[in-house]
Amino acid sequence: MEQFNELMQARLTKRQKLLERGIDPYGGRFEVSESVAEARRNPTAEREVTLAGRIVSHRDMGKSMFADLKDSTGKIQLYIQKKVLSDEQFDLFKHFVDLGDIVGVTGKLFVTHAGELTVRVEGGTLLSKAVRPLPKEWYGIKDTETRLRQRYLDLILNDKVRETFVLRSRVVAEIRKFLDDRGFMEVETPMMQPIPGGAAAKPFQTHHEALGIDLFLRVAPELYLKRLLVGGFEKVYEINRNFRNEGISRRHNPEFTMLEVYEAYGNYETMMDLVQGMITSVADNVLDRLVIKRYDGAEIDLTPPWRRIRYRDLIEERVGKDWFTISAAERRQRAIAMGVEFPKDAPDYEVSNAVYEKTIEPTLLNPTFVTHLPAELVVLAKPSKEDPSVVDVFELVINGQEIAPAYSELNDPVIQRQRFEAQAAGHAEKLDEDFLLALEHGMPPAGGMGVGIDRLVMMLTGVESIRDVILFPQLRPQA
RNA sequence: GAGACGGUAGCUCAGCUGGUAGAGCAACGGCCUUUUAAGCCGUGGGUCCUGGGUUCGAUCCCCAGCCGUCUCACCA
Repeated sequence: MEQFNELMQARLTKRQKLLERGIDPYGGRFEVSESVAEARRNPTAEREVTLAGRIVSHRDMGKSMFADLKDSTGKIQLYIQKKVLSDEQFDLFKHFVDLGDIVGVTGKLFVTHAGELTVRVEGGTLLSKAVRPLPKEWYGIKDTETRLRQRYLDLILNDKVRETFVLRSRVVAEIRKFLDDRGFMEVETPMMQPIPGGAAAKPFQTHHEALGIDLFLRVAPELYLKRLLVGGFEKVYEINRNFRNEGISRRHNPEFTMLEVYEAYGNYETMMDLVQGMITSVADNVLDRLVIKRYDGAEIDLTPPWRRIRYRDLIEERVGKDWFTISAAERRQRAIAMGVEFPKDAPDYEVSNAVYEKTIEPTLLNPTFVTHLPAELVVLAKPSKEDPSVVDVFELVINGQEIAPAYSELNDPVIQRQRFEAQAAGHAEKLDEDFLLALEHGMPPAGGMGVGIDRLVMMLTGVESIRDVILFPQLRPQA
């Protein structure tokens, strides 16, 4: 049971009194002449403007008062004078408009002695009476839980947060534009899949009543996008959510946004050019710069060309030229000595990979294409012609995180079936026969790539947590 | 899943060795017509996360739980 506290009661009383006076405290259509930002861009003295927004602070001086009005584009000061307004209107502002209320005002622009562009209010309307108090803007809200559970308050009070999400939207728009300009077509493929494929992550399960079947929220769109390559769409992409039923951390949210791109007749190298062009162009157009300052002061330089290095070479460079010539037992010992942990029964390639993931990847701040990973690590990629123990792939690492993996996609249906069978380890029901059927009809050789949009935005905005770039990150429901 | 830390007014926080709570801002009532983190005077506002325990007495100590933050684990 919600206790109506005193603060709320005072506001509810005001709401009631307004209704009794025949004033609707919740307004209706209100036509503004411009946004706050537009008003600021044309600060001609005595120009009349009509603006709408939320009152985020106010300073009552008796027969006059100042208030700050905030809309989606910015903030502007209002000057409300008794001598300018009718008694009724002045009374409305003085006694009925509170912090957090949404109002519409008309008045003329002027600049105060303190140099602040201000609207001398000549008339106003209450458009929404907030019956809960808004924290005073200066103090804001800091409690992470409140910020996330009541993101709207976070957005009202914390400009940085608002800017991050505006920027995210522009990043996604730029990515679409970049791909559309190059002849890629955006498509949508199933979120609910009978067999979750394209990644080895744990899926969420659901049930379709009418069909009487279990379905899984997708962990990746890959296998459906490849069906489209079979179908003759040669350049396709999808920007949409993936769902993985795994831990939540600074870098993981159960649902996250992924861009997947496929280009027929391309390979992992054409994907390198594409992603390098795409990310630098996005940074250039959205941020207007290629060097990004991170939350901890570290810098990320996106200036191309980006470093390309083979997985083996990178490991040798970092942990010793002899890493791959010593015995597997010695590798284990050295890895343990470095403080790297892995399961006791981990195969040799996983020991090296643990060393890569724990000690090398986090140090790669500037963009690095790590290429030619061991075939065991990647089941959907083509083996390399000169060395079949590795695959034609890259992992693009920026900001110490994997931002984009890309492959020369495996299109031999016989090898693909073998890899799936090895992976399914006897669980025939996990084999996506429908996908294999499509591959058997012939898929063109292709380059394919996934780009983690959340992590890309984290990198571009220099924030520390994935929750800073997802509007409503997953939280435990409130008790 | 494990560990560390935390949960006190609408917001931001303080609260000693155990004696049933404080500040600033916000709110309410005053004064003040170019202020801007406005100021001054006054008033009201608390399930100190929840439940047990110890104690004459618990916001404080102990136990359990809930929730959160961080780290680790999991994570193509």
